[in-house]
Amino acid sequence: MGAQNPSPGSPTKRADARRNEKALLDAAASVFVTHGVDAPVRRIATEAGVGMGTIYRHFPTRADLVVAVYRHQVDACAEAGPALLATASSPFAALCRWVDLFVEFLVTKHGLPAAMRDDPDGFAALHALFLDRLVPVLADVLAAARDAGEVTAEVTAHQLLRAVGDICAGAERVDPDYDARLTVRLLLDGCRS
Amino acid sequence: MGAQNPSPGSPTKRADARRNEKALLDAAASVFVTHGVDAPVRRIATEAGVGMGTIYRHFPTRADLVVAVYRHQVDACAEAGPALLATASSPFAALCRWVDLFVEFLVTKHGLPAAMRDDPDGFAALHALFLDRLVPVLADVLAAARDAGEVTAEVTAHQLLRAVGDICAGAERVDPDYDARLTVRLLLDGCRS
DNA sequence: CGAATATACGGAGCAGTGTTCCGCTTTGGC
DNA sequence: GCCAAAGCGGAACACTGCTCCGTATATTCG
Repeated sequence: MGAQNPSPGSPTKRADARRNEKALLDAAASVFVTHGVDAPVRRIATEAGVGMGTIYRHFPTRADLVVAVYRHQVDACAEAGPALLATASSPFAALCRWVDLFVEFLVTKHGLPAAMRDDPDGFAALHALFLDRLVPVLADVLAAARDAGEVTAEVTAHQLLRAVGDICAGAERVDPDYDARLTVRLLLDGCRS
Repeated sequence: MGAQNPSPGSPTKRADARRNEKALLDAAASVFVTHGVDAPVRRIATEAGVGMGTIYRHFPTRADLVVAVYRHQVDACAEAGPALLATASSPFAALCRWVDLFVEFLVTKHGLPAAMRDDPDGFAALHALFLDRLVPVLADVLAAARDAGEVTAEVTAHQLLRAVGDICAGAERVDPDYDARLTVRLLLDGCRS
């Protein structure tokens, strides 16, 4: 969204505003880990030592806060794509490893996939981030695997990414008899045949 | 009026209690269709013309109401299994068709898969219903396909059922670029190889 | 340095949930 | 018709997300 540039029209932010924004990001990251991304807004505000008004002024929607907290992790995931393609034993192996990476990211964010699934409008910013950063990377890996003849199914990167996201959304419940990674693996296998 | 029908489970309920229970079931079925299974409890109570106390007395948890409303549909899905095995061109074809049936059931229940996914404890009764009625059926179909050499992947009926459920849970959001049935199809394809 | 002003803060308050509790009503055996 | 028990209704409570506005403070300017 809006990168803050000290341009003539937009004066610099007040020091306390900057400080509070940082405190909110730290508090949110901490609370997200301990209580999931669905944690009450009040709790995050309290943790950061600010009032309700402050949190909503800095992050009008919960998704804005979530995006701010996780953006760099999404970037890291996106940037790993080309490296995997270069080092893996085959494009399909790279595809599997990259998807693994994505799964790892998702399942460690308690409630994030479910939240995105349940409130797509509210999390439009996060969806956009995923679409902008991850879909192109996955599309490249997928295309490489297809060129190598390892993938024949007619499936788009978008479709695949969302399928994996949905599977992970359901995998947050602990259940010794269910393994989301196996499901994902079967799905990938289904793409070759 | 002496004991009407001392059927097991309902010793002798008062007439108004029986009437209200039926009204609640009808109202819930109607509201679930129009507003999803997450519809406010108040709305269902109002629709049925009863008070808050009444709904909670008859159905202590929302899941109890959901189970009561959908039980016969789950039964129908379960009973379709053997018939499909007998008529389909191959066990794998029967597997695909049965899963299709299950998908059809899920996606027409706005919010049901997601609700089950998000509140597993509250919906324990529904999970139990699924496990009791559907897993054995799917296990039979799966075993038949395996015996025919059409399925080689080591996947349990439970795992497969839940995977499909999770995929459908994410498919409720309308999105022209995403097709849950294709994802399910790829997953099934991944089970042969 | 001190005042003026825009900026930002805090939290009370509103609205919408689920859930409980208890006084009142209705039912059905006598 | 009487009356205990079964059942009912909805007010009330707890907990959410989110908004609004009086107050406090950082920054600027004389």
